[in-house]
This record gives sequence, structure tokens and C-alpha cells, in this order.
Amino acid sequence: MTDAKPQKRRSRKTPEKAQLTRDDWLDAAAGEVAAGGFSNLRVLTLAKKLGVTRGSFYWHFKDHEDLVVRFLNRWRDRRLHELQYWKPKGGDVETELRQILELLLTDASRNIRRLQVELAVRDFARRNDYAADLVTEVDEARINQNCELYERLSSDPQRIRDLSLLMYVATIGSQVVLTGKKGDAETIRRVEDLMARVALGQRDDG
Amino acid sequence: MTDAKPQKRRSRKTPEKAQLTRDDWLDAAAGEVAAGGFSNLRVLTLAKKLGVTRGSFYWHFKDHEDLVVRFLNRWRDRRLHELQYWKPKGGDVETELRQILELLLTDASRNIRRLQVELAVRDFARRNDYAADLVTEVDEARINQNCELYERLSSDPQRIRDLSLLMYVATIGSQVVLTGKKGDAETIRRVEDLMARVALGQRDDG
DNA sequence: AATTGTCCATACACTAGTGTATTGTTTGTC
DNA sequence: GACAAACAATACACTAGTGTATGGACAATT
Repeated sequence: MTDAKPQKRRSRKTPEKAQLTRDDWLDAAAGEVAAGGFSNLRVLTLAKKLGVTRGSFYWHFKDHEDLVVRFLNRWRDRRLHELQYWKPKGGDVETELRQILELLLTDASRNIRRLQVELAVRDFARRNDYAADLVTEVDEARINQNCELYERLSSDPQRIRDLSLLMYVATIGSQVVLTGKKGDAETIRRVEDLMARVALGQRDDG
Repeated sequence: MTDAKPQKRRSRKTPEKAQLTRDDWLDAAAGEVAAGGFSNLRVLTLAKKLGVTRGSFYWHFKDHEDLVVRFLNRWRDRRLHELQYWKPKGGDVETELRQILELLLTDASRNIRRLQVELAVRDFARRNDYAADLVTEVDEARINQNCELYERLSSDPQRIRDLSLLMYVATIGSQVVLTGKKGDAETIRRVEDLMARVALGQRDDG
């Protein structure tokens, strides 16, 4: 019994879907990356989790590197695209500032998987030039976007960029340090509040 | 010729040192971890870089896990021990604040390898409970140490902790985002300055 | 000079992973 | 219902890695 059963149709988590698409593989890959980083992204274990063999993988992807590149590209595209929903709407400065901070901190800490993928990508970027480029691209886009908001707090361009950068690294640092332990939610809320006060305290008029 | 030469004494990078100590292996491990994270920490490649075979490794360590644990322990011990040199010396508040920030940012960005190891440990901590405990331990020690400094800026204990935490996550975030690209040195200096102004601006007297 | 402990080499068995080639099995379409 | 395309299974060759067992080389004793 060396399990050589023909297996007419594999049993899947979603039995309705008989065929797998490339995005299905990428979604599964996200799970692996979130769980153990890019070094945990193996086509063998991926196939097992999807209930198929590697034969399917090599239909959708040229090889392992192809998977990684497509995964990174999709990540970049989605991160850049979602920025459009974070556009300041031109309301009160303090209100918008607090909204954007809540989005960056509280909201981000709720999407555990998204956060884990982001951190994994950043980690991978330290030893992969292509990933590093994409991360830089996303970072700059996010910082620039926030600049539009901080422009209303100061008139000095340099100071605007510095403030935007400081707020950004603080959010990233929070995501790295506060990694979902008990009591983090409250801590995040307080940091969020302090950051808002700090930013508002940087107004030209003091 | 299946390279079965008796090889009286191996050629080593440092020919003086004939025998390897456990710390030698840990130092080499640090290089691997810095370069590619903990998933890059393999005893085979480690032995190659040290110019010996795995026979030596299994003399100094029980197995691969033993290496990882000892590596993490050494990292924790060193991080906690070095805190003693960062103790505020009781001088001017602003001077000491700027000194500590310079230590945390500019200085940290110069020790590339130490920084890479720290980030790798943090990454590993996301999927390894033991590493997570050590990281938490180090984080708390560092934050508490900085509290001693910020106590001189405010009398509200809660605010002191928040400020210390904010400064800490900002430094960690800087290390994650500003990963040694060209022009980072100047950026770090500006962020450092802005952080000092922010912290000083949090004084009770306003 | 023999012995003991320390450190390393060698050989073996084992596992997990990639990539490729070939052969099914569905599914849609005419 | 025949055909082609899309998708998946199977089998093979290959590489890299772990762990273990055993023997060899060398240094320091005695």
C-alpha cells in the first residue's frame, strides 16, 4: 500500500472549485510567507496545502523564482493601489491626522496576516535586491502621501518631509516591536495619541 | 580522485588557531544570520566557511537547535550587558538625550552587522516563541532604561512610558526602513534632531 | 613513551526539496 | 462526441541538508 490510488478528483478545502488559478497559488503563498517568511515558501508544501501535486505548480509558474517575483509584484501593486483610499479628504487637520494614524497603527495591527506579510517582505528585502526596490518604492509613495497632510502643519518643506518620515518610521517600528502580545492594543492607542500630539505640536505657530 | 586526501591539518583563515572554540562557531553563525536570517543558518555551510567538516560542529553542539538556542542566549546576554554603558551620567538633559539618540540611531546604523543580526532575531521571533521571549526581555530593558532619562522631562509616569516607547519604536522603525541606502546617513541625522526636539517639547512646562 | 581527552575527518543513512518529462484527466467548444 | 487546451498526477534524476557512528590526529599530561 504505497498510496498509489488514482485519485479521480482531489479533495479540496473548497470542493466547488475544481481547477486552481494562479492567484490561488499566490494566496496560498501569502499564507506561507506570513507564517514563516520567504524561506518558508516551498512549492512542495504549497502543493500539499492546496491538495494537489507540484505538477499544477509548474503549469502556472516557470519555477520557484517566478513565484517569488509574481508574489512581490502583486504585493507592490496592491500596496500602491490601496493608497488611493487613504487620500486626505480636506477636512479638519487634526481629525484627518488622527484618522491616518489610526489607519496606520490600530487598523494595521488588526490585519495580522497583512502585517506579517509586510514584515516578511521587508526582511526578504534585506537580502534580495528586487524586493528591496519594491519596498523602497512603497515606502516613498506612502511617505509622500503623508506629506500632503503634514503640509498643512508647516510651511518648511524640509520639516514636512522629516515629520512625515518620523511618523512613518514610528508606525513601522510599532508594527515590529508590538507584535500582537496581550495589552498591545491599549499601548498602540496611547502611542497613536502621543504621535498625534507630537505632530500637531510641530505647527509653525507652535 | 574522489578527494580523499588525509589532510594532516586543514588550512584556515587564521592559520595560528588550530582548534575552534564554541564561540568561533557562534561568531561564524552571526555572519550567516546577518547575511540571510536564521533560515540561512546551516551547519554544513558554516563548517565550509570555517574550513572544517561537520564533525567539529557536533562536538561543540548537540544539534542544530542547540546552536540556535546558544546563539540567541548570547545575543540576549550581550544586549542586556551593553545597557550598562548607556546609563545616563546625570548631566544636562538635552545633552544626554541627544547622546542617547545618537547612540540609538547614528551609532546603530554604523554597526551594519549588529543591526542585521538584531533585525534577523526580531524576524525569527515572529515564528519562534523562545526568541520572542528574549526579544521582549531586551525591548523592555531598553525602554525602561530610557525611562530614567525621560523622567526628567515629565512627572506623569504614563507619559514617561509613552514617550520612551515612542522614541524606541521610532529608532527600531528607522533601522528597518533606512536600510543602508545612499543618503541615509543625512536622513538619520535629521530624524535624530527632530526626535530630540519632539522629546524636549514634551516637557511639563511646555 | 604511553595514555587520555579534545577536536576533527570520513562514511553512511536518511529526509526534504527542486526541476523536468511524460502521461493522464477534465473542461469547454465546435 | 471529437478535439484541443488547461490542469494535474507520476516518476525520475538531482542537490542540499541533518544526524550518527567511528576512527584518526594532536596536545597535554603522567
